Amino acid sequence: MSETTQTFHKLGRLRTRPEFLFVANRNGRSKYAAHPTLIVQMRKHATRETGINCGFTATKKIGNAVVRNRAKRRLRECARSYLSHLGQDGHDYVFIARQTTATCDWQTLCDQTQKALLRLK
RNA sequence: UCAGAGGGUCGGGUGGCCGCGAGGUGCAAACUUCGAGGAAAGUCCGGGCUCCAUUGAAGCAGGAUGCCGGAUAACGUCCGGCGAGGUGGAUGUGAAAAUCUACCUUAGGGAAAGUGCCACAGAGAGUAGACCGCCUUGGUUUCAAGGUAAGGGUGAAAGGGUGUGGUAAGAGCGCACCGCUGGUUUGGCAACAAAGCAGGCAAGGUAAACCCCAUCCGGAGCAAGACCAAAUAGGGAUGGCAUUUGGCGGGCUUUAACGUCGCCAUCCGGGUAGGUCGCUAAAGACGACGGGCAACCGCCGCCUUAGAUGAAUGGUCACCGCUCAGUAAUGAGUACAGAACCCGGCUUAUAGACCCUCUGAUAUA
RNA sequence: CGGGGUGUAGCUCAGUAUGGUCAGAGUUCUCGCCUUGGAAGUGAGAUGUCAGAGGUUCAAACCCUCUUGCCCCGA
Repeated sequence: MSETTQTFHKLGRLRTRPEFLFVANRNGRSKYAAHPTLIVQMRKHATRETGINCGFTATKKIGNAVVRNRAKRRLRECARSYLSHLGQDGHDYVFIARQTTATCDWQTLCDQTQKALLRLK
């Protein structure tokens, strides 16, 4: 545990629209894994070699502001739990919420996050 | 006790583990305090605040409001009253009308300032009108001329209503009551109400049709705006002189004042990415007392209560509440919904719980 | 956050300036005729809570108010 905390003091965040589009670009070297409760996109960062950045997205289609906020919070909690030891160094991740993200069982959301991260590794 | 209507209040709690944002202390590690709503929503109104150089005066255009009085910073909001309409009850009656009372609703100025519209049907739809009917005269079989708005029929609406006199038949043609209009008196701050007088039936509906009248409104909005500042383009800022004429500068016009377009001197910055401020203590919340029918106001005490910017305020587990189902064990559900400059309202969404008032049913006394 | 537009047959749209006869056109669909059969043509028919609710009016797709869906624009 101490090694992981040494390597990743804090997860960086994707903030601007170009960063999200860079990770989502299918023509480049991005990968993605889709599950019923969430979608994870990953791409190696252009210049930086170490550190992990992540971003969270919830579209208007999945519900009103309360549902979208809840979905993003749950995704953020999943990322905090698993990304530090399952994520690859020097890559960026984007978590996309689906309609079941806010309402589904917490354990299934954790399982599917783990599966998605392992598949992308 | 149950059901319904109206109004008001609240709208889960405790703990463990792991986290987030802001403030404070600290060199740091860390510790500590605080951290969504009644609608934060829709953006439908009204303000504060900021900029538009100045936002002065008059008018036009445009928009909004619209019974009266009050509250308020202001409002299209709120409170009280008036008129109108509806429902229930009582009096009243053969039945009604009418009167009184309780509750609810109400965008409710002006239709004798003017214009427009009133389809279809109907004889006639707004300076009335003769289809049937009724009456008179002529002819006397059909019918023709005239009078007539009582009756029929059409229509959402047929040009006061009921009764009586009158008449060839009728008609406000006369009269009584009701309605209407005008002015008077009384009550009321007023809207308006009541009383009695006069007129003599003219004046249909529609202004959420144009319009008229009264009152109010400059525009844009925190992505306003101010400051620090990579890049890029071009000059920019300050001071002095001149400011006669002219041009430009509010949605438009006129007018008043002003700014700028000119010359000279001095100085060096400029402001996009990014960052900082604006940014939360305010028409503030709570409680007592006093004034007021009330909205609300005054005074005193006490408290400080989010401030993010791809956007914190959480995730998860356990227990307890509450509701429903079930004898029980137990199971299911626990709403609507997330601040983005800040206030006052309106509208819309909302599981469930509690309180007050009224109505009905049942039970008991 | 602020500003604007729009919703009518399964689809694409008229009709709303001035409320009434009027809810209509093209396309689609159904059934005939034509053809050996199909397409095209031709004749007849079907299809609507005028986005929802309330109000004004004798009368509302149209006027007024509120709600809702979709689309566009500004930095």
